[in-house]
Amino acid sequence: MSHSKPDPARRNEHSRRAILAAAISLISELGYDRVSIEAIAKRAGVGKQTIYRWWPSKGAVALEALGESLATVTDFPDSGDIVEDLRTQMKGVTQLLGSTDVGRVYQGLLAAAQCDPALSRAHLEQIIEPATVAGHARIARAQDRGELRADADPQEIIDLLYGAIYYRLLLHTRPLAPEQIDAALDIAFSGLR
Amino acid sequence: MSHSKPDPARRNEHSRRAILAAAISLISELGYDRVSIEAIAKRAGVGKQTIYRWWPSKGAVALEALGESLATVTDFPDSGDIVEDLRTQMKGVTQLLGSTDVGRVYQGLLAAAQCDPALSRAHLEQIIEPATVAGHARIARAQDRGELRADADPQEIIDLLYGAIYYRLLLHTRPLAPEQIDAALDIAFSGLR
Amino acid sequence: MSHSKPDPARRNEHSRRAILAAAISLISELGYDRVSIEAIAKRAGVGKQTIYRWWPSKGAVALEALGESLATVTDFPDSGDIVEDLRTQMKGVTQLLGSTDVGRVYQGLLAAAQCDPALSRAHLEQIIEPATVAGHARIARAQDRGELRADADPQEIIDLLYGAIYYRLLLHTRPLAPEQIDAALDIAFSGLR
Amino acid sequence: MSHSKPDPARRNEHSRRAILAAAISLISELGYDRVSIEAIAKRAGVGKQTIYRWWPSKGAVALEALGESLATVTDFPDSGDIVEDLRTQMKGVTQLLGSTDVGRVYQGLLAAAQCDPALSRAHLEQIIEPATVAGHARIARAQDRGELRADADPQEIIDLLYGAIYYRLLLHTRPLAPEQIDAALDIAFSGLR
DNA sequence: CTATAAACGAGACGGTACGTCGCGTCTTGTC
DNA sequence: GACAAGACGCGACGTACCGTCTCGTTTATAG
Repeated sequence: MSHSKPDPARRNEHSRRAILAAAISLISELGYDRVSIEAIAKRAGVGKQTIYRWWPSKGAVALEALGESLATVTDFPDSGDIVEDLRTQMKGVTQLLGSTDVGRVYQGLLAAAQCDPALSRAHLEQIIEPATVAGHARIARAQDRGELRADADPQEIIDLLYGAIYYRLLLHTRPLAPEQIDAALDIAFSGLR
Repeated sequence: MSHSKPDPARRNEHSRRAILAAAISLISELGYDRVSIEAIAKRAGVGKQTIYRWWPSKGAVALEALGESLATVTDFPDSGDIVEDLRTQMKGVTQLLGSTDVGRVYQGLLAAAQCDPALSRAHLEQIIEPATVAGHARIARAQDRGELRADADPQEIIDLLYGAIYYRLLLHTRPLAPEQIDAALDIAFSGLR
Repeated sequence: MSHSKPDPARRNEHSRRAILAAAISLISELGYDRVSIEAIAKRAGVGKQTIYRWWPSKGAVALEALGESLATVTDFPDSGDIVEDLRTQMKGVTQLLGSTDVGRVYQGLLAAAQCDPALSRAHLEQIIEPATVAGHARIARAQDRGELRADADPQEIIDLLYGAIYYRLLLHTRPLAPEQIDAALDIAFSGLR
Repeated sequence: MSHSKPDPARRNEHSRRAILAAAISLISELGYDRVSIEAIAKRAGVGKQTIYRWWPSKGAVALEALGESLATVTDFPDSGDIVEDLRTQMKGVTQLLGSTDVGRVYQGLLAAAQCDPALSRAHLEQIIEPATVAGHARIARAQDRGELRADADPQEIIDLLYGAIYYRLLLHTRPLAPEQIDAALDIAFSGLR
């Protein structure tokens, strides 16, 4: 029987790492869509088939390559002061996405996801959902303690905060920097306490 | 001297319209990046060169094709009630971008702009700036009248509102519909009066 | 009524000369098939239509451009010594076709004529026939005088002599130079007296 | 290092044959320069790149496609009668080049070689040289035996005979048929014994 | 001595083919 | 059986020219 799924147990970890590293470095250097799968394979010293065997698309490689970097997004601290904690968290995200390496790759990934539902779903499940679930929990806790008005949907608050960041990341109206994001948070928080 | 600019006076208006119409219909049908410039030319009954002569990229065609549809975004009503007016305006934008035709084309355009600075700049100048300038003016007027707190930067308010819309448009966490956007506006406005 | 023939009386002689000169110089510089009609028009400072109005193809322009240069081919001298006269004539042809300008253009013209029956016919009528008719006459006269065997078809003799020249011109086995052609003539003539 | 040569061991023989067959049939049907590499690829059921990978030009494909057909040209018989043998050989060549398939392709090839030195060289090495070397040897042998005058350069004799054939093939003054070529041979031979 | 129609320069147009790039699949050894 | 290497069928790229078609602008007779 041909076309059966490959056996993950026999997978070459060295090749996997080389592919992810090549993807990150090439995209940082050239920009997401000037990088081809052929180029990633060549720089990684890998056959094309090895990429196609384990990932469905360039976007999926980028998503996995970003994985570890973006894991930080999920850490919502709890110091007792919800506003300060969200501010800290959002600043971290902003700093990360504003950096050349991660930011450029992530922009390209989001662009690719616009026309690739599978990639969009994977992105939501692996990046967005963990972060929003954690944020949602942190906010709900704050509402229970009476730090925030209880009649605001925590999900909406999270979306609003991330909206401010992604708007700057993807629209390029102004640079994506922690200082920039501060004013937006002020407004968003002004009516919530 | 070679490669001089073509003469716009000699331009064939019929071809121009056919190209923009073909671009819109093809992108709606197939999705932005399954549409090639060749396909647009073929459907428009036009030579490829006629597209390359007047536009630098597929994204530029899409931008011009969207032009008229998105002009509405600039209309900020002034009924005296700033919250109601912004709500009306944002609902209009949401409805427009949530529609199949315009929304799909616009998503693709924004995706393409991620890796095309010239296209990004054109998008900002032709779509974003006119709308934010108008919104900025409307909000500043409301602050003068005392409808809104005067210490909030109007630009930040605008960005926050649009951020909520673009977040849904590009992240696909939830459908982009007027009802959806309402809750976000509630929160954004809750502290501004 | 459209599409009527243009009026030769109103033709711009200056443009005609500029086109022929541009064709010759461009073909000499770049080689026949790296020259486009657009390039000829540009160098001649002429609209493309002016070329298409008066010539059916690039080959036809080349043929007319060669016209005067190749007129010499028709001059068969008559000194009384047929062998010496043919030798003189063939040397002249060889020298002409071996020169960079005329030779290169003529090679290209013959190449183009391989797939263009109209051009081939025009070439035969304007270049080949006048020359062979003159040669035929000169040989027939020699046969009448008893200089040459009378049982050889004059046309065949002419074709054989020109064959030796064209073989070198088009096959490039050896350079086309008067010295080269001499030995061939020796053999061709050896049995004719 | 990019652009390295492809590995001939990996070459797909089936595709190679399909390409050569498609080239021959298309050129016979439409004429050499109405056939594009795209059309050859399409008829052969092959990607364009597969042609460009193994041949530098359409002419090179035609040359290889002709290869086997023209191999016969190299067979110079040796019956003891040099004139009869050359006559036989030249008739064979004439018949071959006068046929629709081979003749049309070969005319186009020679035309293309006029402006393509690499193709011209390949043609000389693969077609002309083997044939003239063989003919040269056959004639030299005849001279040794005293069948032909020893003071005539065998190469010149060969060129003269082939000149008569190529003149008719490429100039189209008269059809290229065995009967036609006979008279030319008579003259060429008349003084050689 | 106009005026008017043709030829002209310029170049936009609908097309065809170019030669290249990258896709995702398939094949051929190697480890 | 996963792997490096890369040939393959395919589709699109952006460019060069094709031959046709307007555009004003000369220009050279015919009224």
